[in-house]
Formats: sequence, C-alpha cells, structure tokens
Amino acid sequence: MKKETENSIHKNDSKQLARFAKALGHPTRIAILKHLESQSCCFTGDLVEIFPLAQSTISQHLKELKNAGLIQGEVNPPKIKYCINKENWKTAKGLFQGFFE
Amino acid sequence: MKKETENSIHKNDSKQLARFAKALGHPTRIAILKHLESQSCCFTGDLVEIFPLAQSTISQHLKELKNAGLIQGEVNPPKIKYCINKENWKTAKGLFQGFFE
DNA sequence: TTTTCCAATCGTACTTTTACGATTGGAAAT
DNA sequence: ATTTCCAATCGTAAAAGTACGATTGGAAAA
Repeated sequence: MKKETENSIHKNDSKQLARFAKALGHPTRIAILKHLESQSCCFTGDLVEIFPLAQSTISQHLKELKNAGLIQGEVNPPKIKYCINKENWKTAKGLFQGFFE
Repeated sequence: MKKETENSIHKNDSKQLARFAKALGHPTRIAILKHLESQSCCFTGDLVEIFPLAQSTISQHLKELKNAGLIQGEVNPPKIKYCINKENWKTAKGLFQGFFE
C-alpha cells in the first residue's frame, strides 16, 4: 500500500498537469487535437495535407501527443488512425478544471 | 478595422492557447501558480525558500509566467510582489474550458 | 516476388529551454 | 556617502524541442 502525503499527491498532480500542458504547448499540436475532436479520428496523411509541414514533423508531433497520452493510434493498414484517448482526455480536463478552479 | 475570417480567429485562439499551455508546461511554474492561487500573492524570496532552485532560476520562471501574462508583479521596495493576472487568468481558463468542451 | 503505399525513425542543423553562479541595479537603511 | 537587501539580468553550459530530407519497415496489391 502506498503512503502518500497530501503534498506529494499535489506534486504528482502538478507534474501530470505540466506534462499535459507541455504537450499542448505548440500551435500545431493544438490544431491537431482540435481536428481530432471535430473529426473524431483521422489518418496521419490527412494532417500532412492540412498542415504546411513535412510528414516527419507531423509524425513527431503525433508521437509527443501519444507519449503524453492525449491520443492513441490504431493500425488500419496501410494507414494508422489516430483518435483522442478519451480516458486521459478526461483526466487532463479534470486537472485543468481543478487548476483554474 | 480588422477583417478576420472565423478561421483566423480560431487560429489565433489556438496560438494563444498554446502560449498559455507552454507557460504551464513546467512543474515548477505550475507549483508557483498554485502557490499564488492559495496565497493570493507572494514575493520572489518566498519562492526561493520553497523551491530547491537558484534565485536566478526562479526569476526566470517568473519572467516566463509574466511574459505569458499569467502573473503580474508590483514593486513594494525592496521586494516585488507577484500576483495572478486575473484578467488573463480568466482568458486562459476560458480557452482551456472551450478546448476541452 | 516485387512493387507500392503510409507512417515511423534516423541523422542532422538550429533554436529554445532550463539551470547555475556572478554581476548589476535600485531603493532603503545606516 | 556607504552599505544592505532583493530581484533582475548576464554569461554560460547542457539538455530538449522543432523542423527537414532520407531511409527504413511492414502490410497490401500487383
């Protein structure tokens, strides 16, 4: 059983919140997420067409969003379909809400 | 008079949201803001005592938060009192709320 | 099997961020 | 006038972020 002070819980929350915030800290990633919210899902190629960025750059941004847990990809050969990770999205929403009161 | 398409407004929002998110994208800055929320205001020196970081590092984080518009400092010689910038805080809150729906 | 297609990864260059100690600046106190 | 005090800024070093073109990998199609 894990023993945690209230303080360390807050610290963990701060870390997690910062992690999410960092992932949101680039206009392209915000735009990608907005697109995913509106479309529910999309392929990497769709984004490459929308944004004036190289395919490798888009891929890198997707990787960061995935690492932060905000999106998830499922293979749908030969394409990969990206969606919002609803669980973590909810967590992020809650953390930001709590932060701003 | 400025002519803006709905699209460009959304783009601007994305940029602003990313700017705020980037400023929130570090655990120390989250912790500073949480402290300011709870204390309403504080001095740089207070933070230097709380965080295991050099005074110059704290100062840098404060600068970033100030540049992002999330805090403001008023001189109270020889100290400087930092507070949340309530207007921009509200803006940020609104942007995040809108983003997460 | 070979080709085709999509996306990840590699290698690279450049910029930005994070952290530190040292120095500077400005106002109050001596 | 000098000292003291707090915080900003400078200079620097190391790490992380952003972007690109080129290459690789893996699955489907030919």
